[in-house]
Amino acid sequence: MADIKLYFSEELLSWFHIHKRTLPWRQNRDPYRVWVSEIMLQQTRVDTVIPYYERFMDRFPTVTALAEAPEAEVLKCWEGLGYYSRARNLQAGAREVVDNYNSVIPDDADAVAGLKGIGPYTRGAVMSIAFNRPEPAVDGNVMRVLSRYFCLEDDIAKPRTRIQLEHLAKSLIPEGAAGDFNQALMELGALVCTPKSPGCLTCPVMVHCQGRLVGKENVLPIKTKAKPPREERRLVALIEGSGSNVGKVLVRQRPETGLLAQMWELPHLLEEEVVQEGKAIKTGRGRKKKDTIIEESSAVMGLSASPDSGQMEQLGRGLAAETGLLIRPRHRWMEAEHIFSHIIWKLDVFLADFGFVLKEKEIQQMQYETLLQGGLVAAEQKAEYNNFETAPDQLFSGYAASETAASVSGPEQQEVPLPAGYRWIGPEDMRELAFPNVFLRILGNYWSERY
DNA sequence: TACACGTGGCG
DNA sequence: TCGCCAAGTGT
Repeated sequence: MADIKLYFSEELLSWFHIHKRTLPWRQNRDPYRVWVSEIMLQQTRVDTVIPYYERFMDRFPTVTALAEAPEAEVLKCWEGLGYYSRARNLQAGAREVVDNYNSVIPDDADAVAGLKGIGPYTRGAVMSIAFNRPEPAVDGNVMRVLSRYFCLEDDIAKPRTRIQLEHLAKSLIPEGAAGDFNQALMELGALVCTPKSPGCLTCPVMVHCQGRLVGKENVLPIKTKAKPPREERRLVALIEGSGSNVGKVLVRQRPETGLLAQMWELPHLLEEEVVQEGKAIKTGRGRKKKDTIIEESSAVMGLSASPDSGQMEQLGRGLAAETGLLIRPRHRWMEAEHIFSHIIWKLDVFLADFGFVLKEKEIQQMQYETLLQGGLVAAEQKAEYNNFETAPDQLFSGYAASETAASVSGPEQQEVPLPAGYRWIGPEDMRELAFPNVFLRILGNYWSERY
């Protein structure tokens, strides 16, 4: 056993010296650079990380720079990378280093482990790569490589297995070469001992690989399957501004915690299921899965005749209840799908007009009459309009299509105070605000179609 | 322990 | 097409 372990460590290290890739975070051992790279690489491929890493280090070259930056800027730099709490935790960690360690990342495993966003793996990676301390850094690669080489059949999805493998990995670290050895282990997993069809024939430790000797290189490691993601159909409002907000759309910032925390998005809500005769039926129509733009022609039909009217009403009512604002979905515009690890979003995106809120009931009535007289509300849409009269809080909306707003006499349209977190933005504002990819795609479609 | 937490690439 | 999975952490 001792022979097999010694062989493994020595051969692997030799192999690494020859085959290690040139990567941006391997320019030097600056603990900050190592730290940032390790956070970005969590659950994320090398090729995906590289451009983000370059940009990030360019913008935040030091712990101090990161600590002092506005959080929104950090998030924007992370836009598209996913797992956004990593970015917030990283910055929180940077601030801890500035506040508690005189802006120097401590050469101390316990101190490093205490930083936000640093768990067992990252602690080991930073301590070994940056400080060459003999700490194990066990990630998915390492668990796979060790499971195969030592023919271990424990479920690597279980935390206990990771802890056992940490002890094993630590015992393999050659004297004075912790950083290189840990990286070699991961490099082998990434380049040779891959999840599917491992390249055993080019593997530097093949001859003593216990898993392969038993013919189990393709069944190891053992890993229980993850639960399949649940499906959510969501109604999205692409609300177009009028008056002083012409050319802009209404967006909002997500809550501080949870899914896509603090990212910006289009207003949307979970579609409620309609129950009919004992079985649940979605109000939406079955459609294609990927992003699909709905042609304008299909949307011009009368609202009451539209099969989408149920969804549009739900969207209008739901947003009114949530925000106090009234919007008027006009027609289904596109569909999009977004797959998280635990949720699948099926999005129905509706173009919508913004209805400004008036306070006095008489004014509401007067305005409504004005709109009717002006022929601005088609007869067939009247029923739809009336739906708004029973909206929560008895709010009633003037029809805020730009030409309508301009023609309404009597009480001036007031600047409607937006609820906290809501904002009108144009394309140029996308440079500052961080959006998750789904909404980047939708808004990208929108701006490109419009201009 | 189990789940929340993004996104893209690949066979 | 689709399931798997990638340098995990926090709760």
